[in-house]
Amino acid sequence: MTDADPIKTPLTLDDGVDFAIIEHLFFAYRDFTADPDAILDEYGFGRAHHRVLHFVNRLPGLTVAELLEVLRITKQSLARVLKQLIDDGYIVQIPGPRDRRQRELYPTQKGRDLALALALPQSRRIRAALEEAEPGDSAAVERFLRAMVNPELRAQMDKLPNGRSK
Amino acid sequence: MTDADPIKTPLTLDDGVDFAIIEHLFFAYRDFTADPDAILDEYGFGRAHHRVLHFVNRLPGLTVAELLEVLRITKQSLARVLKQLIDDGYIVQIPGPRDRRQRELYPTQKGRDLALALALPQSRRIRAALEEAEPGDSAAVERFLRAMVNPELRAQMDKLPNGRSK
DNA sequence: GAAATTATGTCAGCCTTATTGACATAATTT
DNA sequence: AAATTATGTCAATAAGGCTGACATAATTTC
Repeated sequence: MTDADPIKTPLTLDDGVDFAIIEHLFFAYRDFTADPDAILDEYGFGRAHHRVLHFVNRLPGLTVAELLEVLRITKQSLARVLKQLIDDGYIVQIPGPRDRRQRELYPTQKGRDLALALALPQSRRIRAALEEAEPGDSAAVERFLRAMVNPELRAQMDKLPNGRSK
Repeated sequence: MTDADPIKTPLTLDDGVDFAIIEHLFFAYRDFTADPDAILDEYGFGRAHHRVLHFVNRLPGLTVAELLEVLRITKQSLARVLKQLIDDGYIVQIPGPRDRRQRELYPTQKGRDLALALALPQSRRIRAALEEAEPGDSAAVERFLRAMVNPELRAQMDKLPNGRSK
C-alpha cells in the first residue's frame, strides 16, 4: 500500500547526488545539438550524418572499420547514412593503397564546407559561453569533460588532430 | 571535377573552430548516458523513461503540460512512456486540487528508488572527474554549462530545487 | 595453390523514440 | 449554453539504431 503512495518531496542535492551538473549537462547538450540539427534538416540529413561527416573531416582517409569503432555503431547502421553522403557527393571512397579491400573515406570540398558550417554555430556557442567565464575556465572545462570519458576510450580522443597539422 | 576530389588534410583547430570542446562534449555525454542506459535495459525502459522519471522526482506534482514543456516533446510521445511508468508503479497520477482536469504526477517509493539508482553512477562519474580537478573547477564547469543553454531556457533550470528543501 | 580469414556491402525484419493529425472526454471559464 | 482547456488515445510516418544472414573480393595462412 505505502509503496503506491505518492512522494511529495523533491529529490534535492541533499540526496548526495550532483543533480546540478547532471541537469546542466542535459540542457547544455540539448541546445548544443539543436544548432546543427536545424541546418541538417535543410539537407535532409540527421544527427547520424553529422557524426560521420565530422569524423571523416577530422580523420581523412580513415577506413570503414575505424569509423565504426569511433562511432560505436554497427556496419548496417552506418551503411545507410554513409551511402547517402557518398551518393550526394559529400564523401568519396578510395581503395586502400596497401589493402585494396579497405575503403579510405575522404571528404570532398562540398563535405568539408558542410562540416565547417555545422561546427560553426557550435563553436560560436562555446565561444560565447567562455566569454562570460573567468580566465582558466576553458582549460578546466576541457579537463573535466575529458575526465568524464571512460579511461579506455580517451586514447581514441588523442588520435584526433589538435593543432596546426598542415 | 575538383569538387569530387578527396581532401586529404584534416580539419584542425586552425580552422577557427573549437573542435576540442565540441568533441569532448560528444564523448563525455556519450559515456555519461551509457551508465543509466545499462540499468534501464534491465527494466525494459529507455532513455525517454529516464527523463520522465527524473523530472517527476525533481518536481513532484508537476502536471502533464508542465512536463511536456520541460522535455520539449509532444503529448503523444510522452503518452506511451508515461503510461508504462504508471502501469508499472513508478509514478502515480493525482487529480489537480484546483483544476480537476489536471493530473499531478508524483513518484512512488519504487519510482524514487529507481530515479536515485539511475542518478548514482552519473553522480559518481562526475565526482571522480572532479577529483582530478583543481579547486574551483566545479563552479567553472557549472557556469560554462549554464552559459551553453539558450538564455530563454535558463529560467526553466532555475525552477529545479537546488538545495535543502524540507 | 587451396583454404581460411578479413573488409566491406547489402537484404530483410524489428525496436525505440520521436513526429503529425484527428478526435474524445471531462472540467473549467466565458 | 457555449467555448476553451487539460488530458488521453488512435493511426500513420520517420529516423536511427539493432540482429541475422549472406555475397564478394582481397589477403593471409597452411
